Formats: sequence, C-alpha cells, structure tokens
Amino acid sequence: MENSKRKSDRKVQNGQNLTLYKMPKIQTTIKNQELVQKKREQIALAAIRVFSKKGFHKATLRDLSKEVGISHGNIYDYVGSKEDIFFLIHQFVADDIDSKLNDVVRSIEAPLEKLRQMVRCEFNFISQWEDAILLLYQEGHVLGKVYLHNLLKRERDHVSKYEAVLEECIERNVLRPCNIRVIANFIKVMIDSLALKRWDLRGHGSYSEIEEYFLDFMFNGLMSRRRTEVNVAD
Amino acid sequence: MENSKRKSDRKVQNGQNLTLYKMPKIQTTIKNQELVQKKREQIALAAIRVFSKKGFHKATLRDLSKEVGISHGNIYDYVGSKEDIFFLIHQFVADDIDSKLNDVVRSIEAPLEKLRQMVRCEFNFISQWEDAILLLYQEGHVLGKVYLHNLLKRERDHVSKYEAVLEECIERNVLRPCNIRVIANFIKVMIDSLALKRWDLRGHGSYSEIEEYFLDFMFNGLMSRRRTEVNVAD
Amino acid sequence: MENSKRKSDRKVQNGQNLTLYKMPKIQTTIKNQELVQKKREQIALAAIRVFSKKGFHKATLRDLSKEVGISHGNIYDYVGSKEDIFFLIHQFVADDIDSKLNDVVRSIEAPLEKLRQMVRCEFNFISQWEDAILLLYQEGHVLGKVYLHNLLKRERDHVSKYEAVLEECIERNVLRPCNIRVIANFIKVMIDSLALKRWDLRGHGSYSEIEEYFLDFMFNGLMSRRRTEVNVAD
Amino acid sequence: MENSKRKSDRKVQNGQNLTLYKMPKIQTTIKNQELVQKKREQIALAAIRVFSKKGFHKATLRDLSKEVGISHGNIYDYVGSKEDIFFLIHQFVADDIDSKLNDVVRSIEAPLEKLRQMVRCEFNFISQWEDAILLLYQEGHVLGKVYLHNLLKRERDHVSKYEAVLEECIERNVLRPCNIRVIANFIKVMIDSLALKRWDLRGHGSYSEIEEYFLDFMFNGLMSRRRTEVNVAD
DNA sequence: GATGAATGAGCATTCATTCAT
DNA sequence: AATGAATGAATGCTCATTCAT
Repeated sequence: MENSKRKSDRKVQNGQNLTLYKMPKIQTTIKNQELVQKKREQIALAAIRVFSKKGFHKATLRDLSKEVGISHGNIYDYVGSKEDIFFLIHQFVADDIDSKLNDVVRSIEAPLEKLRQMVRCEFNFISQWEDAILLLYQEGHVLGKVYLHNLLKRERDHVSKYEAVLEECIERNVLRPCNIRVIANFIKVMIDSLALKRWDLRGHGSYSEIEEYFLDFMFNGLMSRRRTEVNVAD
Repeated sequence: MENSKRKSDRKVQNGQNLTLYKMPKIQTTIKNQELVQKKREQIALAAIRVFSKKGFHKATLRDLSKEVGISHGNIYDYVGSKEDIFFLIHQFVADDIDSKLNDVVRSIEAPLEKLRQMVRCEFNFISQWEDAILLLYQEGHVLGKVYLHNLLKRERDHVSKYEAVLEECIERNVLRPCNIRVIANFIKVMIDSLALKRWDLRGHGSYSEIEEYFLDFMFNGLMSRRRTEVNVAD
Repeated sequence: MENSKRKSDRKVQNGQNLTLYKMPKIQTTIKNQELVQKKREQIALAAIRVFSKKGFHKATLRDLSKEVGISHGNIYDYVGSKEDIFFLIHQFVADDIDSKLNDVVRSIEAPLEKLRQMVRCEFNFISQWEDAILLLYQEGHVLGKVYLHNLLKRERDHVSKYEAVLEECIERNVLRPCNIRVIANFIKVMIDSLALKRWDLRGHGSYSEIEEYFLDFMFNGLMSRRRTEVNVAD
Repeated sequence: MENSKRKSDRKVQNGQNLTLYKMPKIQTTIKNQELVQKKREQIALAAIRVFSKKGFHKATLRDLSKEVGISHGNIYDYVGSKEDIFFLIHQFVADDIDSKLNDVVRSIEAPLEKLRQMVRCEFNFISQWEDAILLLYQEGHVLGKVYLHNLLKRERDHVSKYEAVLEECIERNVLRPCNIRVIANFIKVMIDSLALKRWDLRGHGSYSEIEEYFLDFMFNGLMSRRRTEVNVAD
C-alpha cells in the first residue's frame, strides 16, 4: 500500500528502535554496561514496589536500597538522582508496552481486528503493571522538564498508534468517522482506568471480563439498537 | 416511587447535607465559625493554584501563605496540617459537584436525558476546576487513611449516581443491559479525561465539542451502523 | 591639593560607605533587619571560632549552631548556605579594618607618619583577629566566583591604600622611588605574617615588638648604614 | 669552624638525608620500592594539579585517579589515605627546596652573597612550584597532628637556614643586628608572597624583577638615604 | 486573631575507603 | 599489581510545625 508512509507508520516500523526517542541518558559510573542494564532493571522493579506503597516522596532511598538489596550508595552508581529512578520506571514500562503493541500492529492486517488486539494486548499489559501505570499517572509530575517532555512524547506516540488504526478503520469504512484524536484519548484513558479505578472495580469483574465490557462499549456504545435507529432521545 | 429507597437515593435526597459523610473535622483554634468558613475557602482556592503549579510536596507552606495573603502561622489556626489543606480542596470540589449533580438528578425525570444532563453538568464543572480535579487524581495518595477513605467513599457515591441512572435507563429499556458498575466507571474516567488528558487534547476541540464527541461515543460506540448489524468482525 | 582626586581617594573618602563594593546580598527570610544584623554578627563570630578550630570543611553546621546557641535551621533563616557564613566572616573583618584604616588615613596629614600609623593600626587589628585573618587566607578558596571576586576586590582596595600613601611619600621625596604595587604587597604580606607565621613567632616577640621590628625593617632594610654607603656586595 | 655544630648545621650537612626528619612512613602494599617511588611521584604531581584547581576537599579521588591515569583502587596501594597524598606533595616540594637551598648554602662562603643567592634560589623555586606552595599554605591544616607537626618542623628548619645566614652576616658586621627569628620570617613570607599574592602581582613585574625589588627592599628598606641620616619623621 | 522567629526531624547525595576478582 | 564495584558514614539543607509576642 503506497500511502502507508504516514508519519505514524514510520514509528511503527521502527518501533523497537527506541533511540528514536532520543532518550535522556541517565548517569552511571559503572563501566560494565550489562551490569548497568541488569541492576537498573532490579532498581526499577523494586522502585515500583516501594514508590507504589509509600509514594515517591515518602519513600526514601534507604527504603529503596533495602528493597533492591544493595547499598544506597551503590544505587547512585547507576543513576544520578532519585528522579532518575522514577524515569527508569517509565522507560521500563514504556519500552515494554511499545514493543508489545508494535508486535500486534505488525502482525495483524485487518484494521478492526488490529484495534481489538491492541486493546487486548494493553489490558493484558496493564493487568501486570497496574502499580507502575498508576504510579506514572499519579507522580509523573515529579519529573523535571526534560524527562517529563520525554514521557509526554512517548504517551503521545502511544496514543497515536490508536489514532493510526482508527484512521485505517475509518478509511475502510468499518468504523464511522469521528474526531480521531479525542476518541483515541478516550480509548486510552478507559484502558488506563483498569489501573486508575481498580480500587472501585476490584471484585466487579475479572480483567478479561472488563476487557470484554470495554470492547463492547467501545464498538457499540450504550444504546439499544432498535431505539437507536429511531430516536436517541427517550 | 416505592423502590426509591435505594442506598444511593438516600444520599441524593440529602445531597447538601454533607455531614452524612461523617466528615473528619479539621482542627481550628478560631471561635468565629463564619471566619473559619471564609478563610478556609481562601486557603483552598489558593492551595489549588499553588499545589497545581508546584505539586503538593514541592509547594511549601510559605508559598501557600504568600498566595493566600496571610502568615503561615495563621494558616495553622484554621487547619491542623498541610494534609488538611489538601483535604480542604477535596471537600470544596466534592461539595460543589455533589450539589450540582444532585440538582440535575432532582430536576430531570426522563432517565436518558438525566444521564445526558449529568454528563453535561460534569463536563461543565470540570472545565472550571480542571486543575483541582487533576490534583486530586494525582496527589490523592498524600492523604492519610481517614481522609483517603472519605475521598474514596465520596468518589464511590459520585459514580453510584451514574449507576443509579444507568439502572433506570436499563429498567426502562432505553439502554441495553450492561455491567453497570464497570460502565459507570468508564463514563466517569472519560469525563475526567478532560482533566487527565487536557495536555494532549488542548487545541483539538473545545470543551463543548469534546462533550458532544463523548455523548455520541457513549451512546453509539464506534461502529458503523450497517456493518454493525451484519458482522462485528471485518 | 587639587590633584587629590585620585581614584583611590574616592574610596578613602567614602570609606564607610560599603555599598560602593556592591556587596552580594546574602539571603534571609527574616524581616526584622536589626535582628538580621545582630544574629549575623553572632553567627560570624561563632564561625570564626568553629572554622578556625576544625577548618571550614570539617566544621559542621551542627557544630556551628551549637556554638552560636541557635538551631541550625534558624541559621539558614539568616544565610543561604554554609559558604555565605564564610563570606559573612569576610565582610565582618573587611568592614572593620576598612573603617579603621580610613580613620587613620583621614586623620593624619604627613605621609610618612600616615604610613607608620596605618601599619600600627593594622598590626593592632590583626592581633585581635588573627584567627579570622588566617582563616580568610587559608580557606578563601571555598568561596564561589562572586564572593571570591568581591574578596579579591576588597583586598585589592586594601593594598591600594598603601599604594596611595607610598605614592605620596615618594612624591614628597620622603621615600625613594620603588615599584609601588610590589612593595605594597610586600608590606601587606609582612603584616599578615603576624597571623600566617604566629605559630613560629609566638614567644619571639610581643605584637608591639614585632611591629617595631617591622617598621624598622620596612624603612631601613637590613643593611648596616656605613657599609651601605660604600658597597652593597660583601 | 669549631662552632659550626649548631643545630641547623647538622641538617644542612645531611640535607639530602631526609630520614633525619623521622618522616612518617606512608602505607603501601606494594613490594617493589622503585615502583612505589615512581608512582608516588606521579600521584603527587597530579595531586598538585587537581588540588590546586578544585581544592583539597572538593577534589575527589576519582578526579585524581583520572589525572594520574590509574584506578583509584590502585592509588590506595601506594598511600593509606587522601591525607597521605597531601603529605606526599609536601614531601616532594620540601625535599626539592631543601636540597636546592643546601646546595647554595654549601657552595657559597660570603654570607651576604649566600643570603642573596638563597633568595634567588627560592624565588626561582617558587616560580616553578607556586601552585604547590599556595596549596601547602592554604590547605596545610588538612593534615593530621603527626603530618602537620612534620610540616611545621620542616618549615622551621627552612626558616632557620635564613636565621643561620643572618647570624653570620651580623657576626661579620655586614648586616646590622636585628631580631633574627622575626626577620627571617619576614623574609620567608615575602618570598612566599610570590605565590600568595600572585593574583595581585601578575602583570606587575616578572619573577626576576620582583626578585630584584625584593632584594633591594630587604637590604635597603624604603627610606631615602639622605633623609634617613637626618630624621625619620617627615 | 495574627505574625514571624525558632525548632529539629528527616533525607538526598557524596565520596573516601575496601575488597573481590 | 590493577581494576572497579560496593559500602556506609557523614552532612548540608528543607520545611512542616510550634509558640512567644
């Protein structure tokens, strides 16, 4: 398809290649790059637990170092600041979902099915990382200018993946026209509601049930079909 | 209406009477209750500005007292702690939206229209208080156990207003059956997305346009009608 | 004397007016300016003691606050940083000697006597503030760019007072010509040697004796007169 | 000369033999003594650069190891502590000037000329090591008791070399009597002023010019000869 | 009631030093 | 001998909170 060179496609095709995001380099004094990779992952995972439990500000580096199992001094060999650690979490989560969504996007042709599988993929993702997702929503503002900009940019790219597939669906007439950007944001926030509202949803549906409710709601809305055809007002 | 004694109704009917929530009493050394009321409102409004700009933790009592225009010592005559001030914001916002939603609920009979007007009411509300809404989402976790419990309870009650009207709609067959609790949460989070996602939506639709997109999406979903009747898969 | 409007004179005549130095303003959160003045003096005096004893870096704010008798938090209401405290010492000492030297310069006409009295004045000053003088010499480099520049500028002005009087002496033919700047620095460093070398001089002359040795050495050098007239080499 | 067994003489005669100073032995885990010697010299020279630039406390072992070109772990194979490194600098500088001054003392008979050449020698020395000299003056206090004692002792011995030659001069009547200890300290501090005051002298005379000014000032003082004979007051 | 000076617990960060490899 | 990862004591600074005036 010759018109497939839309802007968003380029990102999709390079999905794995995260250097596209010109990610801010986090300081390290450690020379062994593999070790850096490995320890940073440990730090990020521990940080998700600790920050989720106590909040970014109330959690101390000592809490964190205890959770990671290394000294706090050593943590500073892998990151430059507490803020960096938060950004580490973001990178970790964003890289993961990026890669997973890109796999879906690449492997499925039919746009409606692609959309559906993207949603499934993301529900599945969130069910595993809800603490981290919630954390990023709630405490994202602790990030300084540069990191925040990067976070917002990646979130933008993330939503734009939905925009791209919505556009395809509409072009092919399988979905009716809409304000793509607004709808994509609606979709994203509803998916995220799994994390944002879990305290109110817990016990009212399994992840996969909620996923089905969502897909149904997204595609069909609330309206009874018959009445819809006749009159929206009651 | 004999079955109107549903749990949520009681609250609706007493909407204004917030003492039902057994609101934690905030400390004050001041006798004059009117003065307390007045100053607390000033403090809450200033706090929304200051906390929104710098974040709860980075904003200092000095920042706040400067914004309010009174000494920080004096602030402690009206509240017991910084946390109290955050809770003040919550009360202020929650009381306002409660009262407004209750007005809508009481004044409209037709359930579908009621739902529609509730959404309009809330969009309108959020457009005025988006800083505060965002703040409550992002920093709600700074609240201690008691306050947080109160906040979640009121949010629960808030969502339950949607649940009540959804139930009515379904009973009357104007909307098709669904998992009410889950759908109500979807609705709520999409409304809140106005605040949560404003950074990505700004410039892509006025508040009222987004409101219309939302109502349409909510009632009708994304699906083209024809194809919908035939086959959901593409 | 109409040509008395030399650059250095202007400073002499405004000696007391320290705003000429565009002194960097040190942060304070305290509104009562008199209190600021008073506490800063207490802090500076205590800091001289504490820094002299343990060195600037080894002395902690806790040590200092104990010596001042106020909490370390309170110290930070009067200064912005530990470095500021060092600068406070410099200001305190420099203001004092400035004012004293200016009094001498103003009150004495005969240039040779003026020079002599300046030296006496400064010896007397150093005998009282030798700890501080030594501190400023040894740890001046802890000051950042702005403060260090100010310190060096004031030291320059200080030395230039000697240059001015040397110039007068030479003009009036009471001293023989010399490289004024270099000689002024020699004079200054020898005076300061009272502080710099006290560990080696202690017990080998009272302050006033050393003062006399210095004046004699300064004016007459080491040479025996007779031989001088004949031949400098031996 | 039978009375040549003065205390200072013994040192002069053994000038090279520094073990006389009972130098504190610096720890090393390295067996090869030549290697120790060589690496310590590299470390000392790098340390002069690094400490001069950033100050002893602000300079880190990492900075230093980068400058030396070996790992900081390895530095600790040659010294026991950061303080040791400072002492290494002192040893390096003190050994050098000791040896050079001793050469002069030994090679010249005429006391006045000896004094003159000592001064020249030291000016020359300082012009090469001014960073180190300044460092030793400013940060000498970082040394602990034992090292500091050693430093002061060697400085004492250094000054005493001047005392010895002054004494000779006076005995031979080529200089007039004076308080030898005080005058020797004056001489030493003026020589050192080349380092201490270089920021103010730079651009106002070459090293050798300043050397001449100094010799002239030292021997002849400031006074015009004629007036001197008649009356010191103007 | 209001002010603002004072308190002190709390925390991120640094860096000399150690030691396994 | 050399490397560099790891340790943890130490400290400047912040800021919510108190309280004398």
